[in-house]
Amino acid sequence: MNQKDQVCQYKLLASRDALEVIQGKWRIPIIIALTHGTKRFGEIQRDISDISPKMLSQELKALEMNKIVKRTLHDTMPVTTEYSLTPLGESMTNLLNEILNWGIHFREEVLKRDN
Amino acid sequence: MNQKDQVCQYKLLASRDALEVIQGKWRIPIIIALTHGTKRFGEIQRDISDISPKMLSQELKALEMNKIVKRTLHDTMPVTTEYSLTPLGESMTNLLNEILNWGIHFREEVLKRDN
DNA sequence: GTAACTACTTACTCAGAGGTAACTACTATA
DNA sequence: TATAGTAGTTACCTCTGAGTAAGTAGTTAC
Repeated sequence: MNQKDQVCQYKLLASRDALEVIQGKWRIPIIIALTHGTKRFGEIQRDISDISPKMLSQELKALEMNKIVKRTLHDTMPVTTEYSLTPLGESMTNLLNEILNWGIHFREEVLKRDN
Repeated sequence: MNQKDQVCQYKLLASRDALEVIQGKWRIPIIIALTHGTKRFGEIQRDISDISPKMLSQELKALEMNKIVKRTLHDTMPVTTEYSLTPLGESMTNLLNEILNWGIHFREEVLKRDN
């Protein structure tokens, strides 16, 4: 294996770690919603209008386990739950921006021409 | 809907376009493999050692349809097929780098501590 | 008292993502 | 003649990501 191949193998490994966290229809949208500040369950649900409570609950749990999202219970009446990004979650800002930039670029280059 | 919400909605829209192209276990690894230059079917298969020919063929077709990858047939003996990135595919460089950077960061922050 | 809001959970269902194995067709080499 | 390499295709199977619908439990407003 030459050096170029080794670099390629290393990149493939690192990308898999990131993909495991990113993968799925809802994780990135949830994280994007939370980059605009702390939000409650219902607020995220309203931002991402077509997510079901089941999926939102499930994906928030997964993100919490991966230490991307922090869940805070407030002992108010009625009990409210707040979700926010952890420092690790906030470290995704650059990644999210690149996804957005490329998404816009892709839409301009391909989608508008074809459809 | 206030301005902050509008920005959030716009971001959610753009991210969905990008996610549709990126989504799946194999697309990003395939694109990363091709950032190291034009490669043949078997070479990509060797780089991504656990991909089956079926998945590789299927995902390459999808990437070709989205104009990320270009397929070139060479009339040699035996016939060889070469895959390379289109300019649109190459425009993913920043995105790929951020995925890699964050993957490395994530591994350092979470995986090493837990496991 | 009943409807609505908070934040979920549970059960059921289905499509499709992905895996395995075998097969095609052609060429080159031993 | 047989084995290996080129680049895939096809059939079949399994598992899980995601959707729907309904239920839970507490509070508040009408």
